[in-house]
Amino acid sequence: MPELPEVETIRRSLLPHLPGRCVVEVRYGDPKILKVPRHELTAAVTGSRFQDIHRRGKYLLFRLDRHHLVIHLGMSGQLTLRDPRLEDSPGFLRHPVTGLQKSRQHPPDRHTHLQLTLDDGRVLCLRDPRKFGKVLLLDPTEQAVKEFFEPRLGPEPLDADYRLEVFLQRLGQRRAPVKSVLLDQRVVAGVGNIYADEALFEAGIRPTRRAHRLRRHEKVRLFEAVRQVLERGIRFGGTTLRDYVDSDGREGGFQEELQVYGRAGEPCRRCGKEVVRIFLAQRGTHFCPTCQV
DNA sequence: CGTTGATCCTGGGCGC
DNA sequence: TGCGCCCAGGATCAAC
Repeated sequence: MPELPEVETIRRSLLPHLPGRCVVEVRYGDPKILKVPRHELTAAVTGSRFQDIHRRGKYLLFRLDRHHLVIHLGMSGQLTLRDPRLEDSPGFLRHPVTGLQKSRQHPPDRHTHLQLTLDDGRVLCLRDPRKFGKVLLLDPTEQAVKEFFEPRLGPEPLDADYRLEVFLQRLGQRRAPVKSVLLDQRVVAGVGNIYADEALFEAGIRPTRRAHRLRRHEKVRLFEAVRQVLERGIRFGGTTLRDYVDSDGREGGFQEELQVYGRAGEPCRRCGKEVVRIFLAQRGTHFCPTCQV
């Protein structure tokens, strides 16, 4: 379940390798995740050069010569850059330098749905067992990118120009439980189930509270908590619960830092009372009944 | 109009 | 040991 910190970590791990490289060959798996006809994708990427990589919410945007290649990783998507000349195994690998760090770069298998071979021999692999991911193309114009994202995504929470007023305006009058509102990508882009629970813990707010009934100071705390939790997520290289790895196959470290997510029945790290798990908005939701009011 | 719920998909965990 | 059941969840769309 790659959320903003995981997608950003993948972006950063690709940045030293991808820009400047040319695509020499494309291979496909299940066409389900392709939101553009296969022949169009082939025509768009073959012989094209990667220029830069951007992220918008949980989407990755690869600027090619004449297109943006847009990838969403859904729940189980992995984007790895592997070198077929090096041996890799389906399980865990030792880090080539330290010999210690765990990494996982799956060789292409039946879950690998897109492979872009580059002119340096490496292969950008999109692997997505649950097939909730998406691959699409956009015209490289500002206009086309804006048209695609405007109806889907709210502001970028880590942008320097992200303002409290915008958050208050988008979250403020909604009657739904505040957690459901945080999960709405049009309110703030990039927050998913894990970081929503963590941000609400950080802000000391119960996920069931109705957004419009929060006090102003609580909304302000939540605004800060969302940014803080996402930033820490990035600093720790994302959260690996099951599938997530960066493009080098490295797992994240933020799972060790989680305060409530996945900790039902365990003691709260702040007060020692048991963390509770409920269902809210069809999602597993974790919180501390004493620290969150 | 705002919000809720069903849907897609597969691996893994669990119970029997 | 093995089988079958059910759950996890992001975005989208239908329905209330």
